[in-house]
Amino acid sequence: MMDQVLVTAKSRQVIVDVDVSSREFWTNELEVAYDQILEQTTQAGFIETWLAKKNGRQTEMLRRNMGWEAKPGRVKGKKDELRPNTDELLPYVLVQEFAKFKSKLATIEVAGDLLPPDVMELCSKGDDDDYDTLALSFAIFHLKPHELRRILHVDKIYKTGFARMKMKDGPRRPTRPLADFLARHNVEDILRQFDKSKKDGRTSELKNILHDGDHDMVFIRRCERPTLMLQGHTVLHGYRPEWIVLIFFDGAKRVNISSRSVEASLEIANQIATEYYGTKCEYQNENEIAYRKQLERFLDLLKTDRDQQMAWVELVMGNSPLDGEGECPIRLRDPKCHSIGPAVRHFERVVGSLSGNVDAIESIKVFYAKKRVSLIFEKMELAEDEFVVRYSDQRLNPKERLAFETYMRTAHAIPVLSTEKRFKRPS
DNA sequence: CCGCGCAACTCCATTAGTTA
DNA sequence: TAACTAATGGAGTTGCGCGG
Repeated sequence: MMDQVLVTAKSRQVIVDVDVSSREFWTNELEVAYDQILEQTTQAGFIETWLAKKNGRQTEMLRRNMGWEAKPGRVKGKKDELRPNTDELLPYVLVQEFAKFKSKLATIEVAGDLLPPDVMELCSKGDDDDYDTLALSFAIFHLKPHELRRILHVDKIYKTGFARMKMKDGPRRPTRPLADFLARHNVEDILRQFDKSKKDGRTSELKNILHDGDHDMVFIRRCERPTLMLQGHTVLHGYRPEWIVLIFFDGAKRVNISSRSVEASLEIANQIATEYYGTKCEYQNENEIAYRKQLERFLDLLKTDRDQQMAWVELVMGNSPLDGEGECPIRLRDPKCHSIGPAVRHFERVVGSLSGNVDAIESIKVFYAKKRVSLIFEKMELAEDEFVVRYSDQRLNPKERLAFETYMRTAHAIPVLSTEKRFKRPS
């Protein structure tokens, strides 16, 4: 069962070569405020102050990139050597700006695919898979500068949830591999057609296509809602950008969608599938059923702290067994990571059943992988005992998502899907 | 044509999580 | 630990259909 995409990024880059020293590259591809940063660097003493804040690993990487032999010794001395080379250092100010707030794991993953082991070793912070991400970014910039884009793209995967969609009908799978079809010009044609059909002047731009094992990932940046911004005293009218990430697998029988828009991203995915299959294709939200008894058993284990991997930390109910004219919604929560199991049992002794009433539960949160993860039990219409269990997958990184889903399936026989959904609004 | 009620959408404050 | 981003949930706003 393939529910979750793990990005190990043994990918081949599809999209183009831009001039990596250009304003266009930094501004448009890496989304760095090029002009503002360069402006700052003109202040007296800027680069000296900047350099002073770099640590040993970062300093050594800068030396290495400038072609000097590795040498042991004091960081201060190395910085003295570097300081006169202002022009060569300046691009690294931009690299640092780019690397800021990128997911650490995403950076490490991309670096692991691009950098030779000895360079990785230089950036290692000791034993346990921890790296200096700025040093890694410096190394990537030196070796394959255009690949910094991939960090931006993979970062999206780490930070957002994905709606799980599958194809409605079962058209016959084309013989041509999906990876072949997903060539730059094909996807760009589809986007152009899509934009044209919308007639709202908004544009989509294909930013990358990555292939990784059985996954094909398409990254699109698109105009979303209208907004204005100020440049000095001038108002610029434009659109807020949204990133649409489509991860196809199973020969496009399934797609995972990440986006801000609910409808546009789905339509684009539909279009790509339609073109690939040569017949009208539509995706729908995946529904995997869990049964009432299973959920009751799961809650019972949580309540008595018998689950090995997670603690129950929050419960929200639409109505409670408490007296009152209204429904008296309740919310039982531990703000940290302590189990509310004892509190639930106490409540049930004194007032009445909570965990037995799955229908009344709006959501619960569990503490898993040191993070608070929401779960909702979505009742299937027309089926008394059937639920779809959804969880906030964006809280977990891709490895943890896979582990969580596998654990829920094996330990509790409960399939879990993302809370993210995509659908067409009725017009 | 207007006002009401519902639902969808947007905004805002708070909170959670991540990085340096 | 502080600074910051992203997500969340609630409140407010808008839009639309329906009945008067």
